[in-house]
Amino acid sequence: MFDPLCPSGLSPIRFGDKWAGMVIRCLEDAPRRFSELRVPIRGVTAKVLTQSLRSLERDGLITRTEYAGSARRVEYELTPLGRSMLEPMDVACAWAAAHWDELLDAREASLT
Amino acid sequence: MFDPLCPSGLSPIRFGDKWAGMVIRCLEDAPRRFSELRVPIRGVTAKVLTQSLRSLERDGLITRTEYAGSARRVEYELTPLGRSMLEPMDVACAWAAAHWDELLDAREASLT
DNA sequence: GTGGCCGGTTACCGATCGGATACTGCTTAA
DNA sequence: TTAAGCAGTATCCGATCGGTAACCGGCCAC
Repeated sequence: MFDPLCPSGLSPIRFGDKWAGMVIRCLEDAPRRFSELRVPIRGVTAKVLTQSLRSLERDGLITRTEYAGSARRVEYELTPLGRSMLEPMDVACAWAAAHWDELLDAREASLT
Repeated sequence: MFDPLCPSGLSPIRFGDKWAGMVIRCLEDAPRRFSELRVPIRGVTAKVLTQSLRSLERDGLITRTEYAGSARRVEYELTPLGRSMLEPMDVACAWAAAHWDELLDAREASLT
C-alpha cells in the first residue's frame, strides 16, 4: 500500500511525524489492529509505529482500545477529530498530484 | 507577525521545514528581501532562514533574484508553484482554527 | 578610517528523529 | 513441549534539525 518508493514522500506537506499520515489513511475505513497496520505501512518498525500511534493518541486523533479476552487484541480507531484531518489531507494529496511533475522537474534542475 | 507563541505551532500539519510556511505567507503579497523576512518571522536566525530559503528554491517554490547595483539587494518571490501552495495552506489553517480547542483539550487531558 | 547595513558563511552543539536489533509476557495451535 | 503470533519494550546508534556565536566582503555615511 504505502510503498517506500511512493512519491508521496516528495511532497513538502506533512501531517504529524513520518508515518502519521499513512496511519490515518489506514484507519479511514475501519478500525485496525497493530499488526494490521504494520502490513500496509511498509518499512515501519514496531517501535516507531508505536511512537507514532502514541503521539496520535495524545493529540486526540485516534483511540486505542484493548479488548479484554484471552487472546490479546488492541484496536486503533479514528476519532471525529482524526477523521476531520482527512479533508486537509485530501487537499494536500490533490495538490501533490497536480504538481508532482513540477516538483520532480525542480528537483532535477537543482542537481545540475 | 509570527509570534513564537503563536498557536500555529500546535497544528500537526507542516509545510516543509519549521519556517517554510511562514516564509511563503510573507511572500504572499509581494517579493521581499532577506532582511524584510527576518523581521516578521520572529526568532529565526540568518543561518536557518538561509537554509529554508535555499530549500524552497530547490523545490521551485520561490525564486532568488540578486539585483545588480552598487548596494546589495536580493529579493525572494513566490513562483506559480509556490503560490499554488497557498490553497492547501489555507485549508490547513482553517482546519487548525476550527479544531484548535479540541487540540488543546487533548493535550491537556494527556498530561493528567 | 571607522562603524553600520546587507546578505550571508563557518564551526560547533545539543536535542530530536527514525531505524536496527534483541528481547519480553501472554496465549493458542501443533 | 514447542513453536508461532500478538503487541509491544529496551537499548543503542547515526543522521538530521534547529540554534549560538563568530566571522566575512562589499558598500555607504559620517
